[in-house]
Amino acid sequence: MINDNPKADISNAEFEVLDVLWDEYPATSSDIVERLNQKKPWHDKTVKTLLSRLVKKGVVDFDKAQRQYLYRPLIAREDYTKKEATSFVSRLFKGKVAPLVAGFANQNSLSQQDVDELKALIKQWEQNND
Amino acid sequence: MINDNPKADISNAEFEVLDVLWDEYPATSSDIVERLNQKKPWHDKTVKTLLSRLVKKGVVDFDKAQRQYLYRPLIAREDYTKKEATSFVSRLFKGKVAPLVAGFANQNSLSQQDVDELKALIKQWEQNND
DNA sequence: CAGAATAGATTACACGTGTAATCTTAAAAA
DNA sequence: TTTTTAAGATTACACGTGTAATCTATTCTG
Repeated sequence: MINDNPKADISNAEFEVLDVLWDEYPATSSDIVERLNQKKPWHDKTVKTLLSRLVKKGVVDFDKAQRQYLYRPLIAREDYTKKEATSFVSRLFKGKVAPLVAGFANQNSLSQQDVDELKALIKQWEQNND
Repeated sequence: MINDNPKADISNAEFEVLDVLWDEYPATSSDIVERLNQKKPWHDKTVKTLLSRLVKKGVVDFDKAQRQYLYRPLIAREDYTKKEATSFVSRLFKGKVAPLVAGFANQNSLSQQDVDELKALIKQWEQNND
């Protein structure tokens, strides 16, 4: 089951840990360290600390399997990203998403694929809102 | 002239200050305090501290007008929001903006106006990329 | 079984941030 | 001119965060 009301904010470093946990779970801390090390050269003690903090914050939980713990997220990635996106867009773009996309467009950061996906989204939206 | 390479990150509270400064500048600290107080009940000493930190970070500068300073931003709002958006989308959505918009859509956070603006952006994009 | 390895718990510590209070000095008021 | 006010500078201080090292207890290994 998923925690709908985590206790606190997730820091940047904590998010990186959660991010690889979301990729596949349950996972031991060694699994997580290993996956993280594909990208970040973080000391294993550091990752353990971050895991503990996530647990304390009510964002991650674990089951004991002998000596090791099997960690799993208590919040869904989609829920988290949705909330973060909403608050980000609200802070920086007065809540309107189009100006954000405009920034990407005028920066040449929009791919054909992005545009196709956006068109599909709009089509869908229009079907639901006629 | 605009600073293309600010010294450091801008904190949340600092951003709020910068945000109202962008609305209209140059501005005295009292102007800024007053505008901020429409929304945030921040002590005037607090705002002064934040302004000093922005100056130290190379994000804001000022000219002396007698006793008071006239503050002005050294970075443009559009540049800042564009960079932040890019890094945000890269962190949370693997760099692709469509999934972010999808989150808004499936949360019923898209207005007709948003959709109109997105369509216009896409049209524009397609004209530039044929 | 004794020692080594290792998992998690606890402790550490500097730096940034939120949130001001106090200090210093110059200008305005009386 | 003396006093008051108010601008900015300096100082404060607790809490979160990044980044581990050390402690403790359990499980392998020989």
